[in-house]
Amino acid sequence: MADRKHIPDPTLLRMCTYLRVLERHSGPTISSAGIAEAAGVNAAQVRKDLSFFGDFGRPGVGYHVDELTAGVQRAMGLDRERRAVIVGAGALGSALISYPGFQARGFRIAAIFDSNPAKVGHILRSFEVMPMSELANTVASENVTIGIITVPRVGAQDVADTLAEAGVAAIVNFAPITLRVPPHVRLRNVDLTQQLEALAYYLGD
Amino acid sequence: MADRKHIPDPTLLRMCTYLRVLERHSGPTISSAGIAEAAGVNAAQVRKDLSFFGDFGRPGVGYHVDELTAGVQRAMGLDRERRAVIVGAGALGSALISYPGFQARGFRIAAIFDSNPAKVGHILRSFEVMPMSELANTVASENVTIGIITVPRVGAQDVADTLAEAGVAAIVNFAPITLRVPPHVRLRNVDLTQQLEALAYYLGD
DNA sequence: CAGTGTGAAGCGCTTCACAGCT
DNA sequence: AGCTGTGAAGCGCTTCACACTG
Repeated sequence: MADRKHIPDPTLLRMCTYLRVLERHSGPTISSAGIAEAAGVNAAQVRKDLSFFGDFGRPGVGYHVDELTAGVQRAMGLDRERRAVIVGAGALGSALISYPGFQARGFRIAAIFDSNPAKVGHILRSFEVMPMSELANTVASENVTIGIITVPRVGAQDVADTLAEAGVAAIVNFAPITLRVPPHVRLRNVDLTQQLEALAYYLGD
Repeated sequence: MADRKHIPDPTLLRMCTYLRVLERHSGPTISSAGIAEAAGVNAAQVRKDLSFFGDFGRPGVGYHVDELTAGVQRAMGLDRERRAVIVGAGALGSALISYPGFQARGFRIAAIFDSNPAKVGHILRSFEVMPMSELANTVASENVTIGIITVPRVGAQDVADTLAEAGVAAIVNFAPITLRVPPHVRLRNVDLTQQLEALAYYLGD
């Protein structure tokens, strides 16, 4: 795939919301105002966001829902299956294995790994927990492009190194630490406490 | 508490990272460059962020770690315990009950609820799953200010309404839907698939 | 002299407003 | 007339640069 043109990160994140709105919308067409209303954003924002990916709309009519959905999914690279592995068979890891939202968007969990021998071999929602020694193999043979880190903070950097070495193209990190990864590996962090902390600032005594 | 002055949302989210850097730092002082390096941001950004909360630094020296930590925690309202309830005793809810990061920042889970009678009464990591009918009681008697929604999409708006009615001041929503809440209730959304989808745009074929 | 705090510049996202299409 | 796509304006966050301080 050629390098894709830059799209603002906030736009990419909003696309996810728009797709959900389209999914739940009944009727053949929808206007930017309709999407905006359901997504809780400005209508001009919706039109500008969508225009990054192509000219999907028809003046006077709006957007054809099926056409827009397909177009956006293709433009965002969501029209094919992506394989991911989860590293960390703790509570969070086992919650993510069966998270319905991943399947629905074409992300398929290929396997789950843990460095703790006591966990290896156990069955977690139909997945057998694999030892770290198998990671590189699985990534290569199962065509895995995404690594999801759900280990505690102390082990996270090692896991990131292992994943990068194994050849994943992207890492989603749930551990509360700033990871270093090679420049060709895309990294995104999800911090579960961040939102709570930001909230605390506005809460009363 | 009086209305607090506006602080940019990105700043509030970064504070969380800074606090972790301070926690792990050994030595009595640290410079903005040191924090920036560990947090992966610009040093000027760090100084500007911190200056929103007070003048903590000393020219030529840097920041006194203990003093800064305490100052930031107090300024952000993280120096006292906050009670939260989780609604949704599924995989995600049960992962969040025991999430160590919450405790570490003063967020205490008071109880977990579920509308499914089959789940009520079961013990989840030492918490007995409570029926929804108990929610308002618990919020009032346990001084709960935060509600965390981990139910599937279809039930989320009802849960948000119930939480708002019960009097929580803030809601953290993990369900993939745009919620409507009364203006006095602070709402933050955490979307687990968003990060993966945004990633997909940059992944190859 | 090392390092903070901050005015001002820079930059990018958001919103407006309207030409143009159906 | 209704609604999109978009140039331009608006606005806020980020970065720079430096006066100032211990």
